[in-house]
This record gives sequence, C-alpha cells and structure tokens, in this order.
Amino acid sequence: MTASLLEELAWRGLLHQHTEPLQDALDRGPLSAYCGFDPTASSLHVGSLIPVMGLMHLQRAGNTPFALVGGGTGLIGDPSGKTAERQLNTLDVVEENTRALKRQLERFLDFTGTNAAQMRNNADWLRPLSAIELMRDVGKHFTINYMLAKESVQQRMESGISYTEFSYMLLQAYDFRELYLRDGVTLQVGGSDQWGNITAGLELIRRTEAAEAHALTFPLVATASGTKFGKTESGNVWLDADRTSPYRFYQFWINVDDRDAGKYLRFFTLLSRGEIESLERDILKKPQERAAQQALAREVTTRVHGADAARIAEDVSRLLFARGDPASLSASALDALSREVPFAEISELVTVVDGLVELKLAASKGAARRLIEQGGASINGRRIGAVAESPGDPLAGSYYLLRKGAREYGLIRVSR
RNA sequence: GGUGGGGUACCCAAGUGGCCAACGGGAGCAGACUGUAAAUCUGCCGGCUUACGCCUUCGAAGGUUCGAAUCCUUCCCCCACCA
Repeated sequence: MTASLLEELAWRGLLHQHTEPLQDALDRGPLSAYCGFDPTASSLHVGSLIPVMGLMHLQRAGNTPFALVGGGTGLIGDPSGKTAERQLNTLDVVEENTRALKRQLERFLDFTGTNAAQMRNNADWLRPLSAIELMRDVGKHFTINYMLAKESVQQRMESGISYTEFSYMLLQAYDFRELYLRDGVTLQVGGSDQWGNITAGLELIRRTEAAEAHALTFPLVATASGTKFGKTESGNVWLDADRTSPYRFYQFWINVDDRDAGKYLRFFTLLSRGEIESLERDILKKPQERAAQQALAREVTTRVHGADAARIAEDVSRLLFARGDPASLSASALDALSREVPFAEISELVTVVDGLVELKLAASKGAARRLIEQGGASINGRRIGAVAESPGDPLAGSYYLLRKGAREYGLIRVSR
C-alpha cells in the first residue's frame, strides 16, 4: 500500500514536487511525516484542507502523520508567499490560536492504531531556544547566499523583509531536525510555497545528523475564474462553525464552478478515481443536476462538520432553493433555518431596508436601498419593487425570510 | 546619517488651489440570460438622506487661503542610491 502513495497523490493532482529519493524511502516501509500549521488565525480555512488531506493520505498509506502547530514560529511570521511584512501577533493571540488550531486538526486524523497520528507544538522547543544557541547551532550551517537565493526572500528584495521574517526558515529547519531527533520524522509536507523552508530543513539534517530526509509539496489551489480560492462575498471560508456556518460552508462547495468540480473532488474528498470520473461525466452530460458539486459539498461538509450538520445543511439548501412557496414552511422548519442562515430577532420589522442591514445582507442602509432599487431583494418569496414597500405579513406568525440576489438568505423573527 | 523618489478609496492607479466623494482598470454586489454554473451585456460600487442636500475621506498633526488630495511647517512610514 505504501508504494502507491505517490501514485495516489499524483492522479489526484496533489503532487507538486518531491525529493527524488522519497519513492525509495516509501518502498522500504512506512515512515513518519509532518506538516506545520502556523496559528495566524483562530481557525483553519478551506485552503488548509489541502495539507490536511495530504496527511490523511499519508496515514491511510500506513505512515505516521504528525500535525505540528506553530506556537513558536507563529510568533515570528513566515514570509513565504507573502508580498509584505506582517504585523506580529501578541503572545496571547498566538497561544489562543494555537489551542484552536490544535482542536481542529485533531478532527481529521486517526489517533488510534499502530500508526496513530501525533500532535506537536513547536513552542515547546522554540521558546526555550536562545539566540546564541540558534546562531551557533543552526545559523552556522547556512550561508547568507543560500538564504538569499530562496524564492520567499527573493520576492521580498524589492519591498523589504525584516531580519525576523528572513530568519524564519532557520526555525522551520530547526523544527524538522527536532522532529527527526525526537520522533524519527523523515518527511515534511506542505504547500508549494513551503518548498524553500522544507529544503532548508533537509539541509540542516544532512549537515548535522548526516541523515537523509525528504520533502513533498502540494499544489496551490486555483479557481477556473482566476479568483482567490476560498473567498466568498462574505469573506474567507473557515472551518470553524462559528465563523462560517455549516450551511454557508456547504453552499460554498455547492457553488463551485463546473470546471473546478472534478479537480476539487480529487483534492478534497477520498472518493475513488472511478466515482470521481463518473461524476465528471455527469457534469458534461447533465450539468444542470450538479451531481459533482453535491457530492463534493456533502463529502467535505461531513468531514469538517460531521454527518448531522451536513445533512441539515443539505436539507436547508434544498428547502431554500427548491423555490417553493415559503408560506409552506412549517414553524419547525423555520426554527431549524434560524440556526443555519444569518438570523436576527427583533421586536418589529418596520422596513425591508432595516431587515437587510440587520442581517448584514447589506453593508449599509444605502446599500440596502440600492439593492432594492435594482430588484435584488425579496421577502417571503416576494420581490420587493420599491424601497417604501412594506414587509407584509410574517410567516408562521413571526418570521420573515429575506433573500438577496439569487442565493443569499437571512431570517428574521419578530417577537412582540 | 546624506540625497532623491514616494504614501490617494478593497487592490492597482490618475489627479498638483475651486469643474473632486475624487479619471481609469481590477475585484465586489445586483439585474437580464441560466443550472444556486461559466461567458456576455447593463446598472451600482464612502456614510446618512425619498430627494435637495449634509457629513467623513486622499500617511498624521498643525498652518496659509473665501476655498486644499493639491501650497507651507513638523512628524511617521516605504523605496532607491550614497555614507
């Protein structure tokens, strides 16, 4: 099974680059591999799912996955893929984010069995590390020439890079060696922008331990339309249910471009090659059914939020987009809806504009007014033709279902 | 430390005393068309206001002026070259 790992990653399109001897190493038997996640936010986002899936594939192939949260490196800031220097986070923020990321990562891996997944936090060894130690023990093995040649540094030569971020690669190299020494980790995986940092680790392990370690990177996720993957009108798509509700999360995947659906099924689900190719044929033959998007949304939402949440998200989506008469929605269905779409409870709904703003479907009263003037707002299934039009009668005695454009819903409950 | 260049709305980028809430492009939102696609066309795109209009904005703070994004002073930050 181990021998097929690279093949599996390859047909899924998850293989961007890897060191040559990696195949031989995998042929010799299972190994331990790690991927780092820096706590720059309190939640992972959909883009982080790529390395997460990578770790899952590694584990399924019999290897031992290590998820490393960067409680230490998160205090420094990785310049990779960044065009500008970043603001340092405070210690408190980094620690809080570290805890949150750890909780999320734990959901994806199997912590039982002979190749049980492991969690590590590099704060454990980086924070006690002294500057003198770092310079003598690590810095001596890297020439400035080598460091300057790194893509991440090159990209910043024009705009500037602080010594702090410049040094980041040394810490990541130190991490790799530390995990090699502590846990026998010999492979580091990450996004393609991590190649430079990973190979710095290989270099350090080779020089100080005379050992061979390996690198593997995943591609950057692109969208067919050229926009940034993982962004919607309402911002980033997070894995944290408090930041992006399971319903919105499901909707993000349901709305994936036809041209991207097959690619994403390969990236983000564990469906077999046969199943995915069959879904791809469906897109060509009967695109309007969007079977691929549905499978994608169901699979990913289930993995991230659990089967129950995914089911509810699916049901709610069907309810809203079947375009039936909202008046037929039962009080209990509306109650369920209130937990999935933007929801507000107010004493009285005087104008539609207020409702749109209250639900944050519009950024301001002016925006809400423009939306209505352009015919982009409806309430309880009825399009609002004029700003002054009254909200009308509530559903089930107290609910108003507002819709912005074709697919943004919000629910208001009036309590009088 | 010196010299030169620069900081404009989400991003890029015009504007160098009134015609500027600020050209243009991108992104974003909406409408038409559709499949809760894509592409295309159209409209919108600082806040408040039905509207007239009012308020806040052009790195920060002061000043000149009837009037400043545009002129002056001080300060902060970035870039290039020199030291």
